Amino acid sequence: MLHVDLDQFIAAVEVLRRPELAGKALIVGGRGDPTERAVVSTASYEARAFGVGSGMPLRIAARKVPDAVILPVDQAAYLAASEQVMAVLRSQPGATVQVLGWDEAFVGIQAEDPEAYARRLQHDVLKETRLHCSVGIGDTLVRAKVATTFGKPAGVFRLTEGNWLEVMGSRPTIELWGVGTKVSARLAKLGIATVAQLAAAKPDDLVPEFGPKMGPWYAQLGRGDGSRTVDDTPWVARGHSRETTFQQDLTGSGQIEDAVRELAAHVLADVAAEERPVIGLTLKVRYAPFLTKTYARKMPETSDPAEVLARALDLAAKIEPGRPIRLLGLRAEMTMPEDSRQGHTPTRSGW
DNA sequence: TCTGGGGTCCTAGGACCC
DNA sequence: TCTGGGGTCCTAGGACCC
Repeated sequence: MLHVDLDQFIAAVEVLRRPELAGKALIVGGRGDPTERAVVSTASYEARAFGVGSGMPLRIAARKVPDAVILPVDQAAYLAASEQVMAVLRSQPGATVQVLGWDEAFVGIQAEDPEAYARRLQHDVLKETRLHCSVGIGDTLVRAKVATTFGKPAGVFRLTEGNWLEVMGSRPTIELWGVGTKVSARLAKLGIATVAQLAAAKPDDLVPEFGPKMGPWYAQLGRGDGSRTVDDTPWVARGHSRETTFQQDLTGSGQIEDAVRELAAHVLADVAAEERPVIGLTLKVRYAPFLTKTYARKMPETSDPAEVLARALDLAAKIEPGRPIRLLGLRAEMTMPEDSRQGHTPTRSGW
């Protein structure tokens, strides 16, 4: 199977409609205002050379690259470009396409020569969308996904059972898809620093630290093992959420109620479009500076917006009075269709 | 005034039931 | 008076991904 990943996707889309930006240090994030609370979505390779990367506070990024062009995020434009790319992938004969995000997808194929197939795919994507992509080839989803990082930019790389350990074995566990800073630190505490060490771990030995599901799953990840099936089942959202980081911390209860009403209106609009009842709500509160609490509540199925709003305001009553609030988020969980195979989820299941 | 927004899934602990 | 064991549901928190 193949994993296709567009190169610096968001920056590339911006350059397409503003060719004069080509070759410049370009940063896309927030509303394009580096004095606001926001983070970098994507930086062009020229900006990355100054140490700017996605997730970095926009203010810091602007300081590192004083000459950078900073643009606001334009989701509609990226979605449109994404749909063009996915259409090209789906038009390939015999291809099964599993979308993982705006700028990446798995493509299941049967090919005599996967490298040649990948090159042709890159050519077709470039011709139809003027965007460059990198392609990973693998015998499992995990290996194909990781292979792509070795193909960047605009290249092709193959990882299989045969060369997995040779290529990945000496690398730190954090380079695995699904291992972040926390888990890699906990693994290190157990004496597991590299992918080869994780691959050699007995699944049961990881259970005390990570639990019955995640422990064995990390051991499998170390071997590059997992699902070999590209699943194009349409994705069904389990819920919808909105959250807002306030430019000025909130204090008064009136402000809070207004903010919750605003969030609820957006969430309800998304839910209404799905025509599935709400069965639970979660309110997320970040008390400045970085203490996050969540308040959750199950409720009887309802499609009545007034009812959902009332329950959201019930949850808001749990907010500790007098503490400055930096962020509020509201998530509504919906019923799942009876016969759905639960769809595919981009992160955990299906591996 | 250094930390977005939209998602998914897993785990732990308590309540409750038989 | 003391207290097993299994199961489910709910809430809160954590981790990761794009």
